[in-house]
Amino acid sequence: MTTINDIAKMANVSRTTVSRVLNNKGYVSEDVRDRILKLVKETGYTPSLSAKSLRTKKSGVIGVILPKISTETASRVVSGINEVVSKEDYQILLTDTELNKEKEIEFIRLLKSRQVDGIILLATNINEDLTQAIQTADLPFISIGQDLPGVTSILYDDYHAAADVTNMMISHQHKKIAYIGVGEQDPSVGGLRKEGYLDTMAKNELPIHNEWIQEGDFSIESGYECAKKIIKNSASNLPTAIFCVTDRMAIGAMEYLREQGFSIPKDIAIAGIGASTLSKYVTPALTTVDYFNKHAGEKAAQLLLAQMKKKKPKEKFVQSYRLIKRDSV
Amino acid sequence: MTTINDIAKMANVSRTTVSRVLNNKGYVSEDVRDRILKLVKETGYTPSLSAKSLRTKKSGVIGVILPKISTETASRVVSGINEVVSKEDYQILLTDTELNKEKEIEFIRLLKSRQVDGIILLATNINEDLTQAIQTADLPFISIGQDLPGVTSILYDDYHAAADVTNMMISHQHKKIAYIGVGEQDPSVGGLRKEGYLDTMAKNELPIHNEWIQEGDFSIESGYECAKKIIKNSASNLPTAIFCVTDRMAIGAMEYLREQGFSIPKDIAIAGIGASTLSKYVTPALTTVDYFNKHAGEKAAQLLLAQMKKKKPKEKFVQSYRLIKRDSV
DNA sequence: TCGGTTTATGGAATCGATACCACATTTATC
DNA sequence: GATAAATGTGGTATCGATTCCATAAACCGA
Repeated sequence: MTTINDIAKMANVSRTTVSRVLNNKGYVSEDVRDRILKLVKETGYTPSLSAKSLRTKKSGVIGVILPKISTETASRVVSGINEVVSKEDYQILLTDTELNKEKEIEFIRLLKSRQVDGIILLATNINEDLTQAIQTADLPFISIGQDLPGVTSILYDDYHAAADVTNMMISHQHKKIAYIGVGEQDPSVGGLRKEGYLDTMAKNELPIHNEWIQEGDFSIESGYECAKKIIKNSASNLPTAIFCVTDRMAIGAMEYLREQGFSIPKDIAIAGIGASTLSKYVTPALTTVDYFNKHAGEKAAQLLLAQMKKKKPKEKFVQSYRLIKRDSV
Repeated sequence: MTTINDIAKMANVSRTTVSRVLNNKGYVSEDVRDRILKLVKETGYTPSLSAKSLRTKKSGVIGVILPKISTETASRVVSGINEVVSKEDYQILLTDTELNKEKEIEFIRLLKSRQVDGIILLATNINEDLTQAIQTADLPFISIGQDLPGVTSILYDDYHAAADVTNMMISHQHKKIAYIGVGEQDPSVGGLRKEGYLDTMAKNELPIHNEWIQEGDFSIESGYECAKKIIKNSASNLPTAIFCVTDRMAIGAMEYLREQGFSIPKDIAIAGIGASTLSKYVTPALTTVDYFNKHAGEKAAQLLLAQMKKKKPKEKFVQSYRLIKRDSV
């Protein structure tokens, strides 16, 4: 492996000079510069970024913590982040918590010890330990999707999105609307979306039966199971619509309903949230909400970059969303 | 930021001893060990991995080069890689070439200078510069999806998969089979799959018309456009089936055909490759080929890890696949 | 021609860890 | 009880870059 010293020796200069050439900094004569550049090319020398990072306390890497690596949401967000940071020659170090809370905290420490210059977290929950860990890490930090106290956060407007979907169902004459959600440890997806639904139902004085409320785990299969429970448990009082907090669970629910011979949306309407590719191509096309995940990633990256350059006050940004009306309602 | 020196001072020992505790290496007395561990916990000290990596020449990071970050294939592969490497406490450094050939090479150099311990490349093309760059990087290296000379590669059996799909169509009495492919700069997807199709047609003495062969760019939209061209240009001689080399293009083609009032598979049958989630939930469900991408990622990671521990001869592994017969043929 | 910039280069310290060697003390072995 | 082996700890060099300071030649206006 060639190092800066090798180059220096070969060029008959000090390594300081080589460093100056490499970083375009300070005075270097034309002929020395050319000589060095030529050697760099010939030897294929690339500076050791560990050494550089050790000295400069900057790594050029930003850490991204994902709840699950292979989801459409995650990959869209990452794509947005990447688009922004790669322009400034930053790399992304990816970690995957597999929905494990402790790992979130573990990774924050890990990323810190890897000298990342900043962290973006796709959060799935809020807890004291987590905010504590973020505080002690003392790094530029952005959270996407959850409103973490003391942390600049990019938020989806879960409450209003859910309310809008519910309202839209109501405007289609639905009065008996069921709900497939997720656990409330996830304050955004599990909490706010449910509130949006419940409040809207209440405002419209529509009764809700316990059997209509089911809780899944984000997966298509769990959507299927929840729909089954809803149908089985409320035989005498079937809902005419089901609001699912994610597209995938909505797809699962549709699958079950179709198997059972229900026609969508005639017998039962369905809507989801997420605007997955899937939602567009199922039949009937799924009514859903576009959260502009990629844009959230871009925004997060921009904020992070800004925060890295200059300490900024913590802020909250609520993203807009778009209701996509299709055929399932 | 606390360093190993701070801990050493506080514990009244040398930093050598602290290092020994941290790495569980060499002799340390119980009481010193406890004292140090306690301090580590109290201060929240995490060792600088840049320093460590500078000294040890190992970074605990493996680089992954993707053609496009937000695709189902990529995220499945990454998920597989992650599953394996995270068990051994490696992290993934992700890079995204955005289908840009030069970036592939640039990233190899970049990852090298970041001291990654190995690289996994989801290759989309083969060229001299690329194999050259891999050679000079001189790092443990695995390619997925393309047979790179001199590089351990995990390959999908594109030729036989395509032949199988074509044969299956033929066994359903199709004689006029069209083809939607991609450019042959991608030897696997563009080259081998096409060969599989062409050879199978030839073996069965089935004629192919030029208008039946179209080339897209992996996107759903391009599938749509290709289908349009096929239908428009061969009005007098419509195919009864279209084989698409990717699911997404198949979905696009289906969309166009549906718009035009064709019934699938009665009027025209369709099949893809990739076993995307999408393929399962479109109507009619798409016949496709499962390439076990996640498994490919796992395998790649295992091979890479093995290669990192011990120099291994370069090998080629051809993965198996599974034809998934659904309703679109 | 003289003092002051500007240009050009090198030397030494430093970042935070690990590795190797040296040395002292205990413990085991015959 | 002498010698060998195991245990415990510290000192110093080192990894490959950057940074700061020193030095010197070239240039320049008065």
